[in-house]
Amino acid sequence: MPANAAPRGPQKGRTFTESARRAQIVAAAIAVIAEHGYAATSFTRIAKQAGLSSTGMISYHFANKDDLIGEVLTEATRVAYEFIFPRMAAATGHRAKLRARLESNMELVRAHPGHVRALMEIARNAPTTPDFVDERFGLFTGHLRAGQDAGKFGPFNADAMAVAIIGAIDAMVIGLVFHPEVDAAEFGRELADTFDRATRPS
Amino acid sequence: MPANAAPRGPQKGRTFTESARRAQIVAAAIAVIAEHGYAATSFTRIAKQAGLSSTGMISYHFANKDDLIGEVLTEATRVAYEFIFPRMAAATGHRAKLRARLESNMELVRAHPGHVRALMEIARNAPTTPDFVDERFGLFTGHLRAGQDAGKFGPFNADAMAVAIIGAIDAMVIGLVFHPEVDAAEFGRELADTFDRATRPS
Amino acid sequence: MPANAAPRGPQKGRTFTESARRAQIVAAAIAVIAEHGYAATSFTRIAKQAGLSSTGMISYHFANKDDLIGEVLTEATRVAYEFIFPRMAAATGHRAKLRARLESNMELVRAHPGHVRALMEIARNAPTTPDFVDERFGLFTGHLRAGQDAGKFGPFNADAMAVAIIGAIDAMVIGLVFHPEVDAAEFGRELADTFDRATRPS
Amino acid sequence: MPANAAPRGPQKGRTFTESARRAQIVAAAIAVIAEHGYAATSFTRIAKQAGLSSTGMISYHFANKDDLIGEVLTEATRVAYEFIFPRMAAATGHRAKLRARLESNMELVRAHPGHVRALMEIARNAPTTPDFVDERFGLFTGHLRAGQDAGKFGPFNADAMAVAIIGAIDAMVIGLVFHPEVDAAEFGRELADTFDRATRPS
DNA sequence: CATGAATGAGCGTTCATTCAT
DNA sequence: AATGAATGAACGCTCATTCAT
Repeated sequence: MPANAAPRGPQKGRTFTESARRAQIVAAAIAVIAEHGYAATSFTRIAKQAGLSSTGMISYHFANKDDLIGEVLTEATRVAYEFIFPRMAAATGHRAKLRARLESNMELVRAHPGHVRALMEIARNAPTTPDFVDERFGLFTGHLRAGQDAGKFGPFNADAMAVAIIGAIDAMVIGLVFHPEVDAAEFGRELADTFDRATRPS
Repeated sequence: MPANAAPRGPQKGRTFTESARRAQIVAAAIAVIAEHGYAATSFTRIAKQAGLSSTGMISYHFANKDDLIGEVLTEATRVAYEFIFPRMAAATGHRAKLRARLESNMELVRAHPGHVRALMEIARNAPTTPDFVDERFGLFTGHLRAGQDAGKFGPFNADAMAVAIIGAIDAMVIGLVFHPEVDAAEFGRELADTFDRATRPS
Repeated sequence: MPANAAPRGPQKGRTFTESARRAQIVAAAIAVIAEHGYAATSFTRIAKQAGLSSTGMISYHFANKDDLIGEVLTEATRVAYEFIFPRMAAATGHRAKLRARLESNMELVRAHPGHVRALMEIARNAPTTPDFVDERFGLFTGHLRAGQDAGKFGPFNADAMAVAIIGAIDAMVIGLVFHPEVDAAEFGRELADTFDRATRPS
Repeated sequence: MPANAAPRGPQKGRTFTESARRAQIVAAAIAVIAEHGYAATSFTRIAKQAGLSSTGMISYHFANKDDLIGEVLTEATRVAYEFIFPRMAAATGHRAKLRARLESNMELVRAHPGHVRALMEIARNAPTTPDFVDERFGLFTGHLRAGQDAGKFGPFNADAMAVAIIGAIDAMVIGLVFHPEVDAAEFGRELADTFDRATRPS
């Protein structure tokens, strides 16, 4: 049983309509968060965006606000993963993969601005730190340490470097979101260059 | 002198008690923001933290919530500035100053955790982006370009680098705040090393 | 259909219970305004009068205070119109119609004291002057000018006369409301006589 | 001892400064009421208008809000009386005096708009009906009955006529206040003509 | 499966008034 | 004679959540 099950909705399997409704609500939530920010996102606004007549509908399909936000996070993360993963997979070697990670992340901002904005908003404002934050940290430290073991990266503290990279990614993502005129690909390359130099073996 | 004055309190000069009360409320607000986050910070909570009997008290001393938050920002910024500035001033050269900036910022987290956390919370969640965000960006790009002109930094895009540095600083600050067991000085040095390599002339 | 809809209640059509609740709240509001005056009318008092547990209930059914007051105005105006209109329609000629208007208005005070008092209170105290105030002025000046053109009224300034008539009506209405012992029909006739003489052609 | 004495201020006689302060506050209150309306008139606004640093000052000199409003009423009534009385006194006969009363009242609107506006605002919005309302009613019925006894007025119901006249006056005053472009003298003559015809003996 | 209705705590803010100094 | 500080109730309004139907 998933942790985020609706209390009165179907407990185990979801029917087709049930899933469709949830998806519809999640999409509306992403749109609202992207447009108005996390703080200004209420069930009322989401219901309006989704064309629902009452907020009761949302509470019926999601156990509570955290449940809905979790689902939004899952969906947005999925979209991001599906964009970034193949680009990383196509690159060879630890250094190239890191570069692919950073560059594709910046391209993602232009490809799916709503999902990215929602992801950022939730990561920064949600009361409980979502799991994907730690997950992402683990992925980066793993990659960095593996590269160090392979002699491709220098002898830096991998935890500190992971934090720096993640922070830089997020800050640049936000910058790009709020400045649509900036060349995302160029800034992506700059970011990749920056950490390419920073992680280079001496 | 701030433009925002208390609605019924003394308009021009502040009496001793007035200033003391304001300081007390600002301190309480910092504590609440640091502990519960910006979104969960209400006049009710601040009043309770400050030992005041009602929220009317706060409204008496501050024109509105923005006024109070502005004062919190001023105070927290002041503390941060007074900590970081002398350490930067003591360093010589563009590279050393950048290093001093990064290292002292991490030390600041341990010296004034509440102020730092409050600063982060407000910067990320406040409805109106506070001035110091843009200010900080301008300071970094200025420093980086000056260093480039002096031949001390490489030919990177200064805007992109500034975003990366600021993002890395903030992410690490938050990481340190939530992980008191981490050696802030060490992480500060790692961060400084990271951007020392990243900005090195080729 | 009114432009102002409840924020979370049904947007387009109203269900039966919805309409019933709105009517109940409007009735309670009329009662409160009539008894305590516009300035002392709060959601809290209206909720108490209506037997509702909280003011949130009112906000659920009405977008805001203006929306509720607007509905009260609509209802009270409707009652007044339905009382006065047939009596005017039954009269023949400009002079007789004016008399019917004045007399029936005074009878209305005894038939629907609450609605009349509420109407007066809102007209005088509401932040935004309701449309019906200007509307009434227009109706009177129109009637007076038409009568002058037909040679039934004298050559007075129709605007000034309309103001005088409306002011006299309202003052007498209030007087009757606060003095239930007064014979409304007699005062209505006196008022009609007064303006019959005042508007007579020389 | 006057009914409206300050609780801690001088009980019997007023010192010079005391009286000056009261007058200053009353003047400020008139200005505020005239500009913002009764409902939007608070001690805070009055204090600001008067250049006082706190509302405590007002509470010190006046027992409560009613006390202050009463004083405002007294002052505004005095001004109105001093304007209207000599003009009535200069007229001879009941009919001429009535005409002088109505015409001078309209001229008063242009001569002392602030005082008139304050008077109207208080009369309509104050929680307790001020004495001067009944007083004015008494003056009118007295004059009308005296004129009837002298055979100068017709056999109308004096109470009803007084109500009509007072209502017409107030409505026209308000109209003039909100429409500065209207010729007050002309409308005053029209109003006088209206009630001259209405009160004429048959 | 879905809904409309209701709930009640909480929000920031304003207010007239009190009172020690 | 005056003041700055404090009070606490009340305001309109929003919110996530509940629940009978």
